[in-house]
Amino acid sequence: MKINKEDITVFVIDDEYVIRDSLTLLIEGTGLTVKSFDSAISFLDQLNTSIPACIVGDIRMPYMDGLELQEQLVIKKCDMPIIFMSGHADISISATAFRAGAVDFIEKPFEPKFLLQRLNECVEKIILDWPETQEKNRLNECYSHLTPREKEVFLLTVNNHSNKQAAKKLGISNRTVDVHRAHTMEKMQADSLNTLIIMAVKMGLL
Amino acid sequence: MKINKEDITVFVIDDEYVIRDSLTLLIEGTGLTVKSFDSAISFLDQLNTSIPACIVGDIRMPYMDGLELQEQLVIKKCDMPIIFMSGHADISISATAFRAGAVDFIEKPFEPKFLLQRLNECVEKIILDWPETQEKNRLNECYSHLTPREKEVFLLTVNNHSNKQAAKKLGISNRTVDVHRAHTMEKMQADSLNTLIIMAVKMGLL
DNA sequence: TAAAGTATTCGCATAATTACCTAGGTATGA
DNA sequence: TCATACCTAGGTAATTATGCGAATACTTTA
Repeated sequence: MKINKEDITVFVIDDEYVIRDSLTLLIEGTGLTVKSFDSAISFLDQLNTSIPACIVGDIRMPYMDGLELQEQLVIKKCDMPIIFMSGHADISISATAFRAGAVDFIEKPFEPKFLLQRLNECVEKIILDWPETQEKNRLNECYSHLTPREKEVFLLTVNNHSNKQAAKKLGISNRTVDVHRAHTMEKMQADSLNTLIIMAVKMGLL
Repeated sequence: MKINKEDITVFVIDDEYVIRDSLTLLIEGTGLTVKSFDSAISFLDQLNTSIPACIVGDIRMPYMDGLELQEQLVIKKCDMPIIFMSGHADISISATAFRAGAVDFIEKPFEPKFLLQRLNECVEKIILDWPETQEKNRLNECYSHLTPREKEVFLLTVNNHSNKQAAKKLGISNRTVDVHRAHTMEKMQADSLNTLIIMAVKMGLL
């Protein structure tokens, strides 16, 4: 499922309303959707991790700074790319941000064009990665609907156990394992064992 | 195949011999092996991409600077991690380096302890990733020994074709596909179809 | 040039796996 | 208590995989 620039939301987070407003105008001018927040906390409150989006935020903010925001996103398993801005440039801080996964770091003040160019690179990457991201989301959604026993069977299956071996390991009949696996494949919408294994790999289970 | 700190080489690249020598002493003191170079060019000349190593280098050097070195490594498909140092700190340059894949960026002058700590993080990651890196190398080696037909069968197999389907697609009997696949599995040292698929994923074929 | 080796191709028979139909026992919650 | 979901299992038919044997063509080497 491909997406376009128009489908991407840019979350602008800055405690200064002047910056928020001008950034919003600037970015909206390129066709992107913008939602702005005056703090990382209010942003996190409404966070929906399942839409294609990225963040443009100040690294230095009251209550919760950019690095703390990053930590929260990691905790929420949200890999939304972040572009940081900072008026108090410091290599040490920028290095920390990058090591924590920031995709870019821009010094204030900056040329509008400069930000737009960086933002565009980021957006292009989101568009490119989105199909895979979606697939992962779908797989995890399917996986969450498996019963505990089905998950056990699933893991044994993709870890190279024939149903007979799995049955022995679980102490149940091989027929029962078949049933669980059949259910698993149905729920995961896998048309074959191979597909199931590939799914497991994509979900990081292998 | 696990490795230890002692198995890792740190390539120190700096045009100032004072820095090279003091860094060498400093880093060797932690048990790591150090090889130093006065330019990126002399480093690239002797580069062996198949050993566990990382680079500690100045970003600003005559002839070839750190960013160009990074480009060269990408061209050589060498993913050796780089820690940059710079005495002329500039967020813009550090951001460029990070976006190009640098793992760290340190401002000169720095506390020896500071560098060692960052270097250690880097080394720990290398140790952690090494088994997987080795496995990838092994798989690619095995894969290169497959005959053209075997590669075809391999790709069809891991892409969810039963041997019957693959046979139809290739216009040959299903028995022949079986033979090719058996050979493939032997050459790849895969004990099952599952393993073969996992290998394909690891090699980035899926 | 002849021999050796490798790659590619199959058939047949057997073993293993999977699909499908059916169905009972056990929790958990409305 | 009834409904729902989960775990369990046997038997048979169909599909698939595997082991053994062997022919043809092309490349390399002695």
